[in-house]
Amino acid sequence: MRRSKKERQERLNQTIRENPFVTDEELAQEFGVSVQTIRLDRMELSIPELRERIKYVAEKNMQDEVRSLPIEEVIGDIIDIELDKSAISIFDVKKEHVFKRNGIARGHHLFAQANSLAVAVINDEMALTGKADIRFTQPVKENSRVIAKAKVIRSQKGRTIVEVSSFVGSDLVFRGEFSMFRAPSAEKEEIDETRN
Amino acid sequence: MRRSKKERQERLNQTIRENPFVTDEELAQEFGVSVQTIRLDRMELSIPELRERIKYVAEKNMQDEVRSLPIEEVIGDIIDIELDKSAISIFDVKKEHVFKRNGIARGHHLFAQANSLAVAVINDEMALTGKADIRFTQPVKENSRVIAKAKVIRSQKGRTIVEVSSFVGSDLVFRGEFSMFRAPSAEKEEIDETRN
DNA sequence: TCCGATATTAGGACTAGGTACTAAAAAACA
DNA sequence: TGTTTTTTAGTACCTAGTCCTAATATCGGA
Repeated sequence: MRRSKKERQERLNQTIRENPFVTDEELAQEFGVSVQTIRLDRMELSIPELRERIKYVAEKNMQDEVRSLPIEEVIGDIIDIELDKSAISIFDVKKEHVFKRNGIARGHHLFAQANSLAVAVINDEMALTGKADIRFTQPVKENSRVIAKAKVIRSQKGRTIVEVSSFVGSDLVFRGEFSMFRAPSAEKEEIDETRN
Repeated sequence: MRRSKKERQERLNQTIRENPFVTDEELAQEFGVSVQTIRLDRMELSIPELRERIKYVAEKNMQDEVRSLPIEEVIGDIIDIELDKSAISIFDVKKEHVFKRNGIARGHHLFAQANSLAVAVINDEMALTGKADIRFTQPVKENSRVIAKAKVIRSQKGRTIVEVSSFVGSDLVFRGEFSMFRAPSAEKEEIDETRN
């Protein structure tokens, strides 16, 4: 026994967490014990076998991939929409949205939610943001749920003013007035069929 | 032969790309051929076996994890900075930044670059955006390189005005005036040691 | 120092999801 | 029809395990 079972198991746990791609064989060598001991340890700690671990990491990746695309398309989930009138979306602030130093949401995420909603509410093929006057009225912390409400203020020949107010609970955290225009429909590029 | 080897192999390729977690057994059933045929197909198409595929996806994930954080932290690459005076960053517009419909960059990416730069230029522990007045003066297309220039206009007791102008070539595409304040340093939360 | 408990190691049988190879059967074509 | 291509079948082997039994080691206390 090198330094008691307990210590080995703790280090084992950490080692695997750091590098999930390590085999029992390699672990046995690293800790100077037999493969069987490693297997017993894994059982006691309920750490799955290598292949399961790899699979888990891979699956997590796939989930992220499908998750990140729609998030890119529309930031936040639209829960209600009345075209050319109003729309509501929710956006959950996770750790990837905040400054690491203080846990406050980075401004551009709140902007993205609001801007995205302003685009979505417009009942037209294309909408582009022309101007925006925005205010971050209160810092938003990690794990908050931000509710953005967009309202179309007026609309006249290709220009639409949308006002978006975002709340956490009953606190106003963001307000913006977006001046959108229905895009000059810039020449659409051919879809490149040569790429994979 | 269901519809020639070629067609099966094409569909095989696509199926695996869509779901890398599929076994030869399952593929054989889906295409109504034997497992051996599937294996031959995989060889001819040099598609690795299930475990290799899963491993690849998992590894990609690990790479992304270390890569995605810094990218999240500063949008665009800062190429020059003089704290409390000015800063310049470049941001390449890729296909994930544009509207699929017309290839025009989504506003919030330009905003993110500018806002990010405004935060970076401030020589203080924390900076938060309070207000912003922004203008998208020209649509930016895929594959453009956007150069953002930030200039500190004035600074007085915890409030700093930063002006950011972004260009594609010599064309002004975005302009914003950001009113930043040095954060009220919202109470830092304990790091939750209970979670895994 | 011996006893019993705990910890470790060894070994065998079995598993999934393959590779690599040989050989035979089936289908396509000319 | 014969030849070529394609498909299938079967064997031995591999990795990285599981599950189980049995034999040793090692430790701590009476």
